[in-house]
This record gives sequence, structure tokens and C-alpha cells, in this order.
Amino acid sequence: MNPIQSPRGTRDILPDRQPAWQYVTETARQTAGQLSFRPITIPSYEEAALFHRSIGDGTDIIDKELFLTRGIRSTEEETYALRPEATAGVVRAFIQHGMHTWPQPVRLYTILNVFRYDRPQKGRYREHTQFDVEYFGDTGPFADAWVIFTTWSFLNRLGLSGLELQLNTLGTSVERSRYAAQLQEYFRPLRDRISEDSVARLEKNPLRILDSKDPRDKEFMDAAPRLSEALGPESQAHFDAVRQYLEKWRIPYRLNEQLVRGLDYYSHTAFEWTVSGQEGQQSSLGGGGRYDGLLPQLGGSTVGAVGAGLGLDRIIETCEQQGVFDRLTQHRPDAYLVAADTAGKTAVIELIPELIAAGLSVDAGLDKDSVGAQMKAAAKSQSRWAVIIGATEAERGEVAVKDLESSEQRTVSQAELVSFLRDA
RNA sequence: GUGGCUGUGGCGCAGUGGUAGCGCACCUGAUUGUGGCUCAGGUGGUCGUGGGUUCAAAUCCCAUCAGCCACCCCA
Repeated sequence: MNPIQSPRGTRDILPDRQPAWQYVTETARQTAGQLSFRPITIPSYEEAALFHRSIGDGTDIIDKELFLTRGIRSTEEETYALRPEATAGVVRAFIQHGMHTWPQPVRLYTILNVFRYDRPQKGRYREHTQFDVEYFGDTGPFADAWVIFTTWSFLNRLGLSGLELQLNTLGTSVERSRYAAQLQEYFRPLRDRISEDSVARLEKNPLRILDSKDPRDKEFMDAAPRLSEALGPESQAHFDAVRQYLEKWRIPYRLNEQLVRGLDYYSHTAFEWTVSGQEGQQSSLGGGGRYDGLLPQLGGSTVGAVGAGLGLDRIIETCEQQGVFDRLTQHRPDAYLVAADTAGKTAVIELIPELIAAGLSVDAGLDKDSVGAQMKAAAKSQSRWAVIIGATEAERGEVAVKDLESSEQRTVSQAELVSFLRDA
């Protein structure tokens, strides 16, 4: 029988890599907390209709990458989908629990696994983890800037270098659809000369033609109508204000009119964090933007909303490449208890709960016979101290404590052991 | 989803037609209560899986699964 492997595009995160994950998730929680985001947990799956209505049919995430699922007794109407992103679920929760009646703004964050039925590659998994922040209840530019500042603070605190913020504005949905029509008008006569992909995009999602890498398309890009010229004065003012915040906070950014995010619900500000030095790789660490239209679209009231999602798997891989985790250490037990004989064994058994109750971490291997074997195990366990007890020590109410790094050994009374290990 | 490359013990690799080897790791031992070094010994693989060609396949062919690269897309 063949051994079962983890499903395609999924992986195990082994103990050695856990300190990195803990460091990154802890940094995320702290940063979010400092900026007044409150934690929320949402289900791993939702009614599939939620994603169809929010992300939008016609996007790859919905048409090609959704993990559909249903219970064995479910009816046809009850089709669920593993969440492919965070925003839809959080917005659903916002509406369902009437959060528009809470003091505004409502700022929420979550660290969650999301699922996409993709063809896997490094930095592209079928299950990956995102750090997601959502800011509700403000239509002004300050909220956009606040969200960007949050992602910036997080990435910056990790100590990442080569970060680049790409910034764009998509205007209102009216402005955007007017612009899409202009694009279609421009590209339709060029049908035979642009890439097949772009011909398909022409009808489905014309804005996507803009970020094509195909040289056949790039040729016509310069003369194409520009989104920035299709925006009204209000949209311009909103965007200018966002940029001023970023400049005051010294967050460097690059305007990128080609930036079009893959989810349909964005309007006005859209941004994406990329990291240089990973040519051709999955360089996007995350992104977000404003999505005022989504709440009414899902039956909620019209409150402004801005969100961002950052890919923790990619961020951690980048950190590893940049040596950010070099200083993190694995967990080490404070003491490894060694029994030299039967009397020592009894003493060790009694000592274990005592040390645990005192908040210390311990290890022991009472199934091993010789002291040598136990000492060897103590060294392998990376323990700071070996605490050795035999009949002699037990009688006197003492223990031998050996520093496993310096090899120095001394005698300590059992009563003082806890404070000795703590202070050392 | 499209095209390509790769797949040998836990990890990293060698072996390209004649019935699998190295390093690391792991286990045991080097006298009775002391580890990390060294030395000696040992466990572990039907060579991703399934089929085919051949007297004979890890080595050739096909399929399949998985990983990786590019595209698509995105985190």
C-alpha cells in the first residue's frame, strides 16, 4: 500500500520552522493591535454564493480556483466553498452582526488560511495563510492611508528590505466602467495584433490588458487611454490626499497605473507590496484597497471600507532568504533531569510537577538506564542545565546541577533548585 | 489551465541495461553515577507509483502522481 502524502499544493510546517511562523504572526497581531484593529475569527468555508457575489464571476479566483464542497446529505442549493480570501467572509460577518451600529470606525484583523485550486509552485500554494485587515465606516482618504500604514508597519518591523509599494487609483465604479469602454474602443481594432489572452480580456475584464507582460500588447500600451485621465475631480482629490498621508509618514511608493487587482470589488485606492531581488518569482507579498461598493452589493448599508491581505507564506520565505530569522532560537528546556539510581528516579518523579508548577520547562528520560545515556539525551535536548540526582543527593535533599555549556557542576539544595534555575 | 525540467533510505547526493552506494541524521557500544569530540558497530531503500520492452531496468518506452521553472493568475 502506498503511503498517503499531503494533498497537492499543501505542506506541513515542521517544528524547526515554527519559531519563524510564531514570530511573524505575533508581529502581525501586535501591529494590528497597536493600530486599533480588533481580532475576529470567521469560518473556513462559506456559502459559495457569497464569493460569487463579492469577488465576482469572470475572475480567475471564482471561475478557476474555487474549492467547492458540500455535505454528504446537502441539497443542490447548499454548496459551500473554502474561502479563497478573507474580505468576503469578514464583510458577511459585519453585515450579519449589524456592526454598522457599533461605534465607527470598525477595524478588524484576522490571520487565516485561505484556499485556491491553483497549479502549485514555490510561493503559490493551494492552502496559504494571510494576515488580513479591514477598516469599515470611513469613506475618506484617512482610512486608506491607515490601512496602508498598517501593512507598512508590519513589513517594516519584520526587517524586510527591498520592499516596494505600488499605488494606483481605480476611481469610482462609474468612472471605471466608462474607462473600460474607452479601452475596448481602443483595443478592438487591434484585435489581430494583440495576444490571445488580451483578446479574451477585452470582453471579460479590459483593465487587465494593462498589466499584460506580452510584448505584442506592450507595444500599444503607451498610446492607450489612461485611467488617471478618466477620473473626476473628487476621485483625484481623494487620491491626492492619500498620497499626502503616505508622504508625511515617509512611506515610499511608486505610482503604477497598470496595477489592477484581481478582485472586482475595488474602487479608488489600490495598492500592492512587492519585493525586489526575486526576479520572475512570486514577488507580490500582498495588497488591498478600497471597496465601498461591496457592502451594499451584499445587502449591507453604505459604509466605506478599506482592506488589505498579506501572504504570510511568501513573507516568511522572503524573510528566510534575507536572513531575518537568523537570530530566532528554538525552544530549549531549562533543565534535563537525570536519575542515577532508583532513589534518584523517585526524586526526579517528584521534581517534575514541582518545576512545571514553577513555570520552568523540563525534560527527562527515565527509561534510559545509564547516566551516560541520559546525559547524552540531555545534550541533544539542548537543555540549559542537567539536574542529576542519585541516592547520595536524595538523602541530603540536594541535587547536582551541571551547566551543559560550560560543564561546570555544583550542588544545590532541592529547596533552592527552582530559584536557582530561574535566576541563572 | 498551458508548456518544460526533475523524482534513488529522514535530508543532501553518486550510480545510465546485469539483481543498490556515500555523507549527514538516527540507534548501540568504548567497565560499575556525567553529555557535546573521536573510534567501532548497526537500523533503514523492491530506486515516486503502475504498466511495457528485454534473458536482465534505478538505468530504455508509456501512463500517472508529486515537486520545481515559465506563462496565466495571484498571496
